[in-house]
Amino acid sequence: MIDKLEFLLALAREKHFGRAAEACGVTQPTLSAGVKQIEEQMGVLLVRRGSRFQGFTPEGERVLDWARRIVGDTRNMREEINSLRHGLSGRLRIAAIPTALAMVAALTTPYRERHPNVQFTIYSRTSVEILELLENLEIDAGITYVENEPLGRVTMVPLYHEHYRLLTSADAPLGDRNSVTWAEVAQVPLCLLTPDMQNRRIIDRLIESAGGESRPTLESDSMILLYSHVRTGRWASVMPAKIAETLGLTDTIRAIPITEPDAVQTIGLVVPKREPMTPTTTALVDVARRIAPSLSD
Amino acid sequence: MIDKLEFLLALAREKHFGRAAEACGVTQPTLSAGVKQIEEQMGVLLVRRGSRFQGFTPEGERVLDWARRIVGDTRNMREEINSLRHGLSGRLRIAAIPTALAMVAALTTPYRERHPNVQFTIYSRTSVEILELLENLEIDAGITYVENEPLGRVTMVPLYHEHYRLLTSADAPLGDRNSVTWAEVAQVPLCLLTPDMQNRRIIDRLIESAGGESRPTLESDSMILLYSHVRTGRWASVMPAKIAETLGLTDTIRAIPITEPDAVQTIGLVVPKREPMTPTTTALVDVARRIAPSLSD
DNA sequence: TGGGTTGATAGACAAAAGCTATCAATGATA
DNA sequence: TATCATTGATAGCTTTTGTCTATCAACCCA
Repeated sequence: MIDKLEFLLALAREKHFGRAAEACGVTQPTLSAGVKQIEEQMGVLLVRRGSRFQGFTPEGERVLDWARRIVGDTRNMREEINSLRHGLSGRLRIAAIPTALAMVAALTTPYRERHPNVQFTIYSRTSVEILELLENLEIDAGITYVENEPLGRVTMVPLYHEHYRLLTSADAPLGDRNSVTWAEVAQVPLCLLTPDMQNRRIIDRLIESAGGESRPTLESDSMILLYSHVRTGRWASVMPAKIAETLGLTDTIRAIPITEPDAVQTIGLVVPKREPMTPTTTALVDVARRIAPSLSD
Repeated sequence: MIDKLEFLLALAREKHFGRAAEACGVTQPTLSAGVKQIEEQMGVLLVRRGSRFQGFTPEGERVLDWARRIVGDTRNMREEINSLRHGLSGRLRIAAIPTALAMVAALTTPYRERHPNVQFTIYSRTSVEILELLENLEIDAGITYVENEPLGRVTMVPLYHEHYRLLTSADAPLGDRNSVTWAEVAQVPLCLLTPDMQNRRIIDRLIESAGGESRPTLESDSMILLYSHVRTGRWASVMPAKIAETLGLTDTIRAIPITEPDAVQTIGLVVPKREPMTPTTTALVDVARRIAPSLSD
């Protein structure tokens, strides 16, 4: 029964019988039969078909909702019992927005000291993707903005406030300042993240509400690429303070605090709202709560 | 998998492999194999055995906890999908403490008007048994005291406050009064429920804190029996106002309010704390919330 | 109209889950 | 202490379920 529910979850993820089957490690006819069997048990069509996958019926969506819960609880049960035997172990899958990647180490390092047998997988994803992954049980926790997009059925632990820095060469315009305003930043040509990133949208909004217009000279979805451009001394960018500090400064590159406004976004840890959580996730929330004061400013 | 978890739940209920198997509609070897299979999957012994059932290991208790949740959610899913097709239907299993039995009709009657296809099964149980039944998914809701015993993972909707009445013949001692105190009641020989009922323990406590001693001349676990004795005009009893009103008074039998203190216990509806609830249970909670004001005083 | 894609169907085989019958261990009782 | 009843485990067999390969029909797009 639970395997069949997993079929359904895979189908919701992949939106394709063949790929869903592959994801479950079975053949397509097997998955089809499994889905059909649930439909027979429920007495309702769950999947809209018409020579190809066309989404779920309303009943299907409800079953999906339950299936996520039931499958999730089953996994959690397994993990909890495992932890009772071998201490905390297993793999913790975390997705973080790119601008928060630099601070993940602040979480994983103390975690690892306490629970050395837990392994980590860290994904870099957009805030929207993170919520999807959480929903689909593909990650155990996310690190993302906790204020803007409506968060679904998740618990959140605030970690720190994002402050922004203008990264620029010391001899460029504004390069000699100790702080700049968003109105001033709006005048400078910038390298920024692509607009599918929430960080970019936030910066755009800040620039616009300071009366400017966001027209970056270079866009990328990689912080590393942005930073490597800034390093040449010929480009400027706006980054959260945490990541600017982590990437490190050189003699010629300065990270100048941007004010008016100063701190804007809260970054936090989000985990599925489910009681009880897995031991590994519980431990992660504990660590997050513990380190949050030392990160805030 | 889910069937196996049901085996485990049955075993927890019955504390006996054979009976648990019967409850599940399988033979004893089948149930034994199922339990063993879960143990193998988990890699831990869950049941303590020694030529007979000796309870669960700590890991077993944890798995049981998860199993209750997973099995419960699975049933709820089925019921919800069923309701989407056929409107609200199925069977609602409710257990109530004996002193609250008379007011169950206040809940079931408006419920039935809205959802005529739902059938009811009502059990008369002690407050302790009600919590057990809820825990074991054997009932969907309980009606019991919501203040005294610690309630587990349940949601509660207060329904009304229990006021007490002295039921006695008009020509017996105190029979002419318009209200009596607990101190006075303590002087009268009474017919009361047996001490395994919480109602009896509450009355004992009230009598004792009024300086009296509870030594009923007749005990029974049946309200009907108590009432039939009072009807003879030769016995007296103490009952909650709601049930006294329902049983009806005669010319000779009076129900005299007992004061100091006046209202003592809150009776409420309790349902498993689980989100989302089944549609039938949700509807029951709705009805309870709606009728609660008209019951309170 | 033809090639490619997608999901359903048929038939064969393997795995599982169930049942009956029986056994071993324990505990109570004479 | 010998006997019997109870309880859960085990063995062997049958039925059911699950999965695979191969193939088909519908549809889409060119």
